[in-house]
Amino acid sequence: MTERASPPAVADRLHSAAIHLLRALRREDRATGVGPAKLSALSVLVFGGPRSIGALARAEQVRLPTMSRLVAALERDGLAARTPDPADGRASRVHPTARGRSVLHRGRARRVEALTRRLAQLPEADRALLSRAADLIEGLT
Amino acid sequence: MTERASPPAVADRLHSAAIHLLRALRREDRATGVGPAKLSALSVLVFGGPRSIGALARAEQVRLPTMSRLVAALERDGLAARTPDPADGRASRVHPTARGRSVLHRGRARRVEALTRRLAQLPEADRALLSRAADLIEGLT
DNA sequence: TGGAGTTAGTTAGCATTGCTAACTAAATTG
DNA sequence: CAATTTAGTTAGCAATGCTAACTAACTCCA
Repeated sequence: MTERASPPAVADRLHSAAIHLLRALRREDRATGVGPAKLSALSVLVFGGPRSIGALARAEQVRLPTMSRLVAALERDGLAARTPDPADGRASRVHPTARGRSVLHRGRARRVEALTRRLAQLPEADRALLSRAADLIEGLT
Repeated sequence: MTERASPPAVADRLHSAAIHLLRALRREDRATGVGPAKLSALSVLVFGGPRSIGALARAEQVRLPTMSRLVAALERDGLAARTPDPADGRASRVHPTARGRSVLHRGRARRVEALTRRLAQLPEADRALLSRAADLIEGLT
């Protein structure tokens, strides 16, 4: 067996852990009735501010047609709206609606709650470790 | 701002980190031509040993029909096989084929390559921290 | 021991979310 | 101004979730 802390071993186990974590959280996400991809895009709009569909696609690391469809769905659901870009007739700016903000915040609270319950049972030191790990993981990409 | 190591704060950042990590790794997974759900199930079979479809569904936190279809696909691809459970006529045991093992190991190598390069640049202590974090995350669910 | 209920798995059908290919329309560039 | 690039859309496919409804086998108990 490869050493547990060797780069490939850590990469693989992190990958597994991330998959299982998100699967567990997906249940909570489902309660919003919005779907993870739309919720994530909405989150970028709410916390990162309005932007074009292309910029949103880059932020979410998906292709333009995928984001085009997600934005259309968000718009249909009344969670986001498009306004034409004054400087570029091809582009539009997407921004969250009031309802979009509200749904996101409620969903986020629900989602975080489930994980929070489990995290709260960990010793403080473990929680600090996970906090540090979250930063390291974000820094990797 | 809530304290960084408070349960809700860690929950939220961990969730974000997991999403972004998986997005980055998804590209690598695609190169195997197998798909993440099948790859993950196959990984359980290879590293955790043969088991029933139901047990596999529980391990992967998906519903029985979803796993039933994944196993059927793995079988069609020649990556896993079913044998009847001698003790229970309803159940079957799923096990990886030689080819399944080989594909998994090659896929694993490919998948971790990109991440491994980055992990390799971290100080040993950070890598150990992430290794520990992976275990903690798995233990949460 | 035989019928009721439970459990394992399948099938069918739907929704979401990825992708590429092919298109339109607007902007840029030589 | 023609050629190219860029933003976005549409269409169509594949993977992967789900629930509902079904079959077959097992278990339990009167």
